[in-house]
Amino acid sequence: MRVKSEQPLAGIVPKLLAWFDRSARPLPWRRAPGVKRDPYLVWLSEIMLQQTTVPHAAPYFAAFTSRWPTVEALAAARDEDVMQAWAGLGYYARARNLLKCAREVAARGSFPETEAGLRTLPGIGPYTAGAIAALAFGERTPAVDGNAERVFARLLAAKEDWATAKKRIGVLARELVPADRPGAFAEALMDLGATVCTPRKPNCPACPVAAQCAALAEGEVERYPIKPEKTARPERFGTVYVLRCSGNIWVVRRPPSGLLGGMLALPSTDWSETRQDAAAPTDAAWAVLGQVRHVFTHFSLRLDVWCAQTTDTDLPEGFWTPEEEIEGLPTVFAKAAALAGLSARQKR
DNA sequence: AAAACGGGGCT
DNA sequence: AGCCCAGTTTT
Repeated sequence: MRVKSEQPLAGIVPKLLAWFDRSARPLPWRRAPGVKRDPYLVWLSEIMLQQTTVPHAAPYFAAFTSRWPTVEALAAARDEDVMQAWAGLGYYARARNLLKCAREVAARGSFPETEAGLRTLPGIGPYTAGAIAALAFGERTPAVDGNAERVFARLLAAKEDWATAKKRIGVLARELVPADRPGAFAEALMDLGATVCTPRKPNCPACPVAAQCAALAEGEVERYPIKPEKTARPERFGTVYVLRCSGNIWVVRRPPSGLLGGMLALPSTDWSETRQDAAAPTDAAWAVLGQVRHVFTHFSLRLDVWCAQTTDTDLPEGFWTPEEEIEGLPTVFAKAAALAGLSARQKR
């Protein structure tokens, strides 16, 4: 009779944990081993770290926890204050879902304590649900982020198409989670991917599981993971307007969904794939200040920046804001503001 | 299954 | 200037 099928990579778990105990990064949202983690801080950090590097997220984490120390405090915040505090961090749907989620949790009284329960909340997908369940509640769940996927793709020398490989990695990761230290296992994989098993120039001599790595045995570590080719990024064009009136700037609030949804912005034309003649939004002596470029996920943008003084405006939407209080613009508009000599403040 | 959705780092 | 990276939601 067959005793429990032996997982060929089972041996890596104690090695990863021992390495993690020596080499864990001292991140602001972490605690000493064994200290209970606040689910609110785990959740907040994990949302901020989606598609975002640790150095970029860290100052935002400090600002948010200082201003809103509990999920109840965040739930009570005004939308525009949260969007402003998130400005510059990107993927603004995260901030909109952050607020929705905080309000749901505050209404329930606490965070759900299981992966399945967490998964029902806005902004919490498969990775984040596993991470919070493991880190905050000690549930035996995996947290397979891009780092963990890369580590496993290399350990396995996974040659299937990437969608298939990710499924296999997810199943394997779930089997490997140690019942006594699920959170440490999750963070060990993240840290290994971030500091040793890096996308390029991995430091294999420092890797605690190099002996188990099929990619290293092939001498082809950087070949993995094998991902589909990305599609070309089109270029788009538009014009953005810096309208000033005795020390004030005209700003608008973007529609609540879509690109940069809910964010403060400078008025601009649509961003189209062909250059068009700009139609100034109001009668004034417009001067062309220059151009700014910005790269989004799925297109590159070239914006002409126009500037004018006015005494009055008949723009349909928006409001005047004192120049020195302009804060919380997404980066593309902060670039335009900087070109106009405004110090649109942001974190960092 | 594919597209939408920002921003920054490295070379 | 052009390469790279990374989760969730919507279509």
